[in-house]
Amino acid sequence: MLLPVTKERREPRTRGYRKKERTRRQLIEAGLRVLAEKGQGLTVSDVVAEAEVSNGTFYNYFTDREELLEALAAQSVLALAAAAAKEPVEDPARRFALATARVLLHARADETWARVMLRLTSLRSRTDVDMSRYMREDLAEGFAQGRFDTGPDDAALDQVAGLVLMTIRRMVDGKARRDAPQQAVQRALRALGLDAAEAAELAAEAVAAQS
Amino acid sequence: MLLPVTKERREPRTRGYRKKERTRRQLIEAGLRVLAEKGQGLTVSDVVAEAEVSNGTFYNYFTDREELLEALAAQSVLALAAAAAKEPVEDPARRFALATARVLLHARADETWARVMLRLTSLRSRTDVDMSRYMREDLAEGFAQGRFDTGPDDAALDQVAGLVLMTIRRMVDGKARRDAPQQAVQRALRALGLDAAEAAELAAEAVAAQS
DNA sequence: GCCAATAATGAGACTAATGTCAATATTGAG
DNA sequence: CTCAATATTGACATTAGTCTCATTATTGGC
Repeated sequence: MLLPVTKERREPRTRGYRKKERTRRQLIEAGLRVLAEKGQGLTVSDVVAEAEVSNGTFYNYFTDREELLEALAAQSVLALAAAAAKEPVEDPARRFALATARVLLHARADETWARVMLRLTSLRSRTDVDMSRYMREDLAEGFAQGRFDTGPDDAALDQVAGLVLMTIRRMVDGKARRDAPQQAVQRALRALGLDAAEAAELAAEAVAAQS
Repeated sequence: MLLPVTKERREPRTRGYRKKERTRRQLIEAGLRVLAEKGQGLTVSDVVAEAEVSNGTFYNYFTDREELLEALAAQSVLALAAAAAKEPVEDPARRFALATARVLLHARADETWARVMLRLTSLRSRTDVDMSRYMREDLAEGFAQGRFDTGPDDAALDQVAGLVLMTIRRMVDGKARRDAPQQAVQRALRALGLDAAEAAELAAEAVAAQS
């Protein structure tokens, strides 16, 4: 069946789509700032004040407070996934170092995101974010290739994820040394079985690789 | 100057002191359960319902919700301090293993406490709890005596505290293997520089030592 | 620029929580 | 057992938050 050859406009659909997108972005960004500041107990009132829109506008975008929280968690996970994205690097150890360094440097660069991650990771919940999901694959491959002496078992994941989270926390607190990300990557590599010299080398390289 | 020889009753002071103590304990314990369940957004209404006292009674004990949260944090820190208390053991590595094992086993035995710790450790705040405070001393001594190859620097503390917290989290989630505490202690010891064999031995011993 | 479609507004109904207090019940020393 | 001291109660005033909706303002395709 031949389709009629029309313009086939995909995007617009509605009249005010431009403003709609802008307002939604405002609400999400304001929501992230408020979540970073106040935690999951944030109020709709806080968010609309921060976003500088009226109370009623909020409910044009989210059915309730809970739906906003889900959107914020989704948004943050997206940022995490982007930061931890696999690079086309052969050696799994090097790849793991790069991903970990990128997550830590991203946390330093975007404090709001970092605070949100800490808020969402505090305890199991529907809006939880699990760092270790993004490590499992690299760990498994590194183990298979004999680069790591430990598989992607719970204890190893806990150790690395815990180290990353505590490092982020320390950075957010303003108590981290300048080289905290590099130290953390180095310790993570050692925990996975690399010897001290190689861990130091890969960590330095990984941090340096982020322009 | 001679003191008059009187009974010198220290404790009672007021009429209803017995009931007072009991009610306070009820409120604290109810508060811990609610905090474990609902987090820092807990309401006074929740707590008094859980404690089975009237709303007004709450305000005989705490000026406001915030003061309860502080009391709960203090209570939890006390339990942590007790669990992490130094044993009269010479070797700092062994002592550290014992304290860490005791904290983890305590978390397993008292799930409410474990959940509260996770809630209070999520992010810096007035009601925050910092695990690493309780490790610093052992780490410093272990390093001084050449047992650990790392001092009580931030990165080491982050690594060990992160591992302990993630392990507690996994236990609370019901996703931990039976040997999670022992694994965690072993990994912590290795992170501090002990070789694999000794770390395994000390970890096994430390976990076994808790009747 | 027009104007139908669409988004934004904010007053207000409703709900839930906080903190107060006069009245009532309980405690325990003598 | 008595009763003054003390603790408990729950109704209530207040505050804060959520969500709705009739009205007003804005958008953007033509």
